[in-house]
Amino acid sequence: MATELKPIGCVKAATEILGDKWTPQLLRFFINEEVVRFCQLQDLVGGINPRTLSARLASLEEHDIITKLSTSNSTRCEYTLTEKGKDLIPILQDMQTWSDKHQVA
Amino acid sequence: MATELKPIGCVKAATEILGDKWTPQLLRFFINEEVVRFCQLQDLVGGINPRTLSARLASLEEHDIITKLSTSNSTRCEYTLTEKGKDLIPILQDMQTWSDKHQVA
DNA sequence: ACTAATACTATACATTGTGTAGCGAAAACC
DNA sequence: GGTTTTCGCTACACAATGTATAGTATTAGT
Repeated sequence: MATELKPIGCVKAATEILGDKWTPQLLRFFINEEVVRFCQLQDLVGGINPRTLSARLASLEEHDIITKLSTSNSTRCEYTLTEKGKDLIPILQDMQTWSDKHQVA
Repeated sequence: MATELKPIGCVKAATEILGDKWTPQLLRFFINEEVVRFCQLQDLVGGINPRTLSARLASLEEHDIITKLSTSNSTRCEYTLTEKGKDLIPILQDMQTWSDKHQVA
């Protein structure tokens, strides 16, 4: 059917990242912390499966949202937001505001 | 392990809605349009399965984000944003801004 | 009356996420 | 310096979720 809805901006790119389960919860912790570690995220975001966390971090790295700092070696690796990732913070803050206002969960 | 990360606001509630696949894309069309219909969304958000669309609309209605206007009957039904749903618009706009800036897709 | 559109539902299948366990390497403890 | 713990994952079998395609009842238009 033909409609008049005018295409404006697209949310798709943001959705492809923030739409993955757990990803906004994970990114939230980067707002306050410079660097975050695997097990921190695992503990703080209760219930995430390590395989899923691993996949999320890999995807975020691939999308240039976070950087993996291979500081010294493999057993203490840290993740930090890129500039592109930092640009997501306003969205996350708006999500917080909304969630606080309409406390659903 | 014990960490010092301070819990701040929570994004979870917003995530539970915007984290579902297709939902932000669907809601985007409500920014410009007062009411939207099933098949409009189906056409505009290319590729969504009607079963999934049906599930999303039901979920959004359940979360009081949209209202189903049973105008006359069953074969022309319209959906419109609630106040709670309208509060999501800033998030969607931020998502657009981010997507436009970092055109990923 | 006939054709097409609307708002879905049904079925079988593909993809994605989960619980639990485990592994090799390094670090902490003693 | 040997043992224990922690860390950052991976593996497996299973559950949940999403998809392609087809179909249905109702209604709108001609």
